[in-house]
Amino acid sequence: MGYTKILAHTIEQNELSAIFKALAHPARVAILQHISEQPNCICNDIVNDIDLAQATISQHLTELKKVGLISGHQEGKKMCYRINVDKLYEVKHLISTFFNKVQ
Amino acid sequence: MGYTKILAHTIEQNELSAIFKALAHPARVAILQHISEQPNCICNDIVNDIDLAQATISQHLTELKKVGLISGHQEGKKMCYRINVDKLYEVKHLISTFFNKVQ
DNA sequence: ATCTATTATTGCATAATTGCGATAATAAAG
DNA sequence: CTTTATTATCGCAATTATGCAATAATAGAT
Repeated sequence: MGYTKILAHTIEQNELSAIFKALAHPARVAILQHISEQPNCICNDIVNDIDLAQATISQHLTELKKVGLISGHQEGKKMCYRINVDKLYEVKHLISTFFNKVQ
Repeated sequence: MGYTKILAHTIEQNELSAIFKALAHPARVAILQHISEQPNCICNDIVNDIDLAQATISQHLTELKKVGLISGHQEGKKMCYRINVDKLYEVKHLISTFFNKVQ
């Protein structure tokens, strides 16, 4: 095979695991922490902070944007990134509910 | 490349992302929920619940055991699985701290 | 119009993940 | 000892993830 059998699970299980997957890489954890500490930072700020190529950081940023945990807005030739607080709150609640049920 | 550049990140970032990775599959989410609802269940119980082959379920169980979220103890020819409550509490705290800092 | 800064995308190689059939391993039952 | 039940492991194929160099795309500056 090679692909995840999505149909073997519920929508909730697939959605929750998709969130976990977005956080399942140290670079993405580090990027979230960086953006949190330097709101409206740009890609190069993160590149200077983490020992990964610009292309790689950009790809991780794209993944975090895809799940909605961060958002970017253009400012001149810079793309400024910030935490999507609403989404983060939602995710926090989802995960917290999961852990409380599994207890 | 193909492998994660662990040395580009802190131990904490690597450990946290490893936990997320263990949860980054719908089958593993489903398995945790199943074990939670049926404590001391066996592998075949889960196989009857989730549309995946026995070998696949066994592999996911092994991964969950590896990060310590579940534990198994032999009972005759059956291996009974249960949630590792202490580890779950620790993980819950780690994740909660992460989200509160990133806020 | 050209240059510069910044970021995204493409193409590629390598590695990890996912899933399953087949088989091995283990323990109890007959 | 043989059979049965249960689970783990191996070997394989397919898919996805990771990382980077090179390049394209974009917007402002000169």
